Amino acid sequence: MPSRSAVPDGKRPTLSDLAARAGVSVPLASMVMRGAKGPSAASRERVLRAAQEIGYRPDSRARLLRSSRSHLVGVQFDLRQPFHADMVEALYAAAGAAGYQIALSAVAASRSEQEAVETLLADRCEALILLSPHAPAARLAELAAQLPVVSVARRLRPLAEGVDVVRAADDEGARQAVDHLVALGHRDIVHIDGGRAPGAADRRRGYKSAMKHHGLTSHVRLVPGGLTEDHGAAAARTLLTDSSRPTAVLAFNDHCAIGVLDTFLRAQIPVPDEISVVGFDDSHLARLAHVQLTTVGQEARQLARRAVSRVVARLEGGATDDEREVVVTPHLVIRSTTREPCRS
Amino acid sequence: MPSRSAVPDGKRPTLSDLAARAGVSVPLASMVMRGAKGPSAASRERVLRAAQEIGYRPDSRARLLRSSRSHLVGVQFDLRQPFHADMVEALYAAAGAAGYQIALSAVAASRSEQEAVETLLADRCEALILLSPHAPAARLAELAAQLPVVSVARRLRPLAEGVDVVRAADDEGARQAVDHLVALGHRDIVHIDGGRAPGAADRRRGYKSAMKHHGLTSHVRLVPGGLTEDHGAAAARTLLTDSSRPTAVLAFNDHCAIGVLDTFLRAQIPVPDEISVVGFDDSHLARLAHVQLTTVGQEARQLARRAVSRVVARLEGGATDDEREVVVTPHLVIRSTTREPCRS
DNA sequence: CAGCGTTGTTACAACGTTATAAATCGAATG
DNA sequence: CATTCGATTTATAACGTTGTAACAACGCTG
Repeated sequence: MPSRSAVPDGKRPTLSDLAARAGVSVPLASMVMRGAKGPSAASRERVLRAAQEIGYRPDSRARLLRSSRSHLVGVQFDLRQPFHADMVEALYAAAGAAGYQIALSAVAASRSEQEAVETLLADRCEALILLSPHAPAARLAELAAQLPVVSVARRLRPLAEGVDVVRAADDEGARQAVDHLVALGHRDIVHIDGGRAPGAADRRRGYKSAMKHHGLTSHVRLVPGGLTEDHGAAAARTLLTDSSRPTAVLAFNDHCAIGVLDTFLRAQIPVPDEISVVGFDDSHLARLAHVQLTTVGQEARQLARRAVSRVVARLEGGATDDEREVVVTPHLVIRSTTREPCRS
Repeated sequence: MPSRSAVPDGKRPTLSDLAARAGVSVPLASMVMRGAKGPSAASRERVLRAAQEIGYRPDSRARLLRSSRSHLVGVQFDLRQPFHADMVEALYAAAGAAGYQIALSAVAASRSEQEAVETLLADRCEALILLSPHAPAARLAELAAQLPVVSVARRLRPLAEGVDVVRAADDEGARQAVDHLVALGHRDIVHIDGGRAPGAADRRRGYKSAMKHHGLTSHVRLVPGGLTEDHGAAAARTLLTDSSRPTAVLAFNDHCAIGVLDTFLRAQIPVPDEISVVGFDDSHLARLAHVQLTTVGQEARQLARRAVSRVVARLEGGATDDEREVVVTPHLVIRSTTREPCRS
């Protein structure tokens, strides 16, 4: 059995081990380790060297236990949604910059939102950031009675008491996509929607109003879709059997768009030559070299920053009620799946 | 400002609030909350009701701080790899069943393995499960000197002192794929490899030896690939420009296979009619209705279970050295991208 | 009814850290 | 030389929980 640390008894070294080694008191060692001002340069160096030698590492639990503030923000995300991966990454950065740590809790087929939230609460998070939560609004309000809660990408109407919302302007995103397609000369633009998924209603609305704005109300056409490749593929197959095929498709999200692309490919309908396709999210899928999907960017960075700053405002008392709902403007990323229609 | 809890001062309720409310002592309340045997049914009920009333929730940090055992296993995973998502989900289940909790720490473009591990250590995990770690073996050995470390899917040769390995039999998986293709009548089977990615060398070896076993040594052909769709697409393009096109392709993983499929589709080469494609991992990508990729299943459940039981054995003293490397046998999942070659 | 084991409950100390206040020290002041 | 000051260091007490050991109350045996 190999020795597991530089301290004799095999335990993980503690502050008092460190202090003993450096020949100083425990509080002084603590001050050095957390970079507080006070210790002299000499002590500082001595302690740091000792820390190096015995492999000391602060115990964040004890640390958090002691200080009433935990500076810990819980993040609930869905393992199956690539967009959440982008968000989590951005959240690490945003929280770090604001001096907060993140505790992750995943939702998956075999792990409910309920469980995910329970563990975050047990971990003593000061606030929760929930990525597209599905929990009923009442449940969110109940949580918000205990601690600040931010719902990302899920709109709440009416705003549940105490729950903040940070989301992209989905309607505006859809509008931009339609504008782009119309500018290229398209008129027969179909929207494959997301059903009851968060954001789907807004995207539908944005699509419709943009079409109307361009005088294309009679060309509005919605096809039921969903969040996955399979939904997109199914919707695309519906379009194929149609007599009047559209010249452009706006899909609910990138996944869905990929399903559409794939189906068209199989049917030997060249994209974008015969039909243009636009996605939504700008997930890494869209950026793949062989896909190069034109899509509406959700600005994960921005969303993450706003969510964190909202949380910080709540926790540190700078929260104002006019920011209960933060809406970030998305922007269209034009790649290679859109161009002017061939038979215009 | 709404009240945030049922306790007057607005703080989160503690065990002593609970005890006061229930009219019992703090230790008794503690025993009830953690389900220890001892308290009478009456006390139990009284405490539980009080907990309900004031919304008490145990503070896991204080809990862990007190008990020397933390029953916490740190898991490092990569947000960008879908296979890791499957593993994380399976790990939640496996750890829960063994009475352990999981702390997640993500790796991403802007977050290094180093950072991920640092936070897990600070959180006082008792052991680490690292999903395909890229850190040098020396670094892993260094970690293993502090606590049990399991490397999942990344083989270590020679076994680093104290680091356990749990992985799929990549060579065996590749062999199964080749056997399947040969049984269908294929001879010109190309392997698009994963370069230096974990497992790539084994898969290459398995491919080669299986080909040899079938007397197809002269048909062995390796094309440099990688882990992403783009790698697969690039490799497929190489194949297309070739004079002698293979009748089957074994890709390094599902992502790569999807890139291959896509490229063939664009080139109007029907799969599986003209060419068969096999992936690796059986990630959810492979299961998509419009993909239906034949692939080698990695058995995330199994891997997770074995990783956790390995960790538990180490922590609870049942570890034997003959299990330093656990190899799980993968199995081929036959879907719709393979069939007999057309010109056999 | 003394002695005993059971059952339920409690007091106390500890986990590793940090906030607070108090102590030490040399130097500079009056 | 006593005093005050700033800079550094230290003692002490918490944070919320749990393990240990001690304690009370009870019915039982002999």
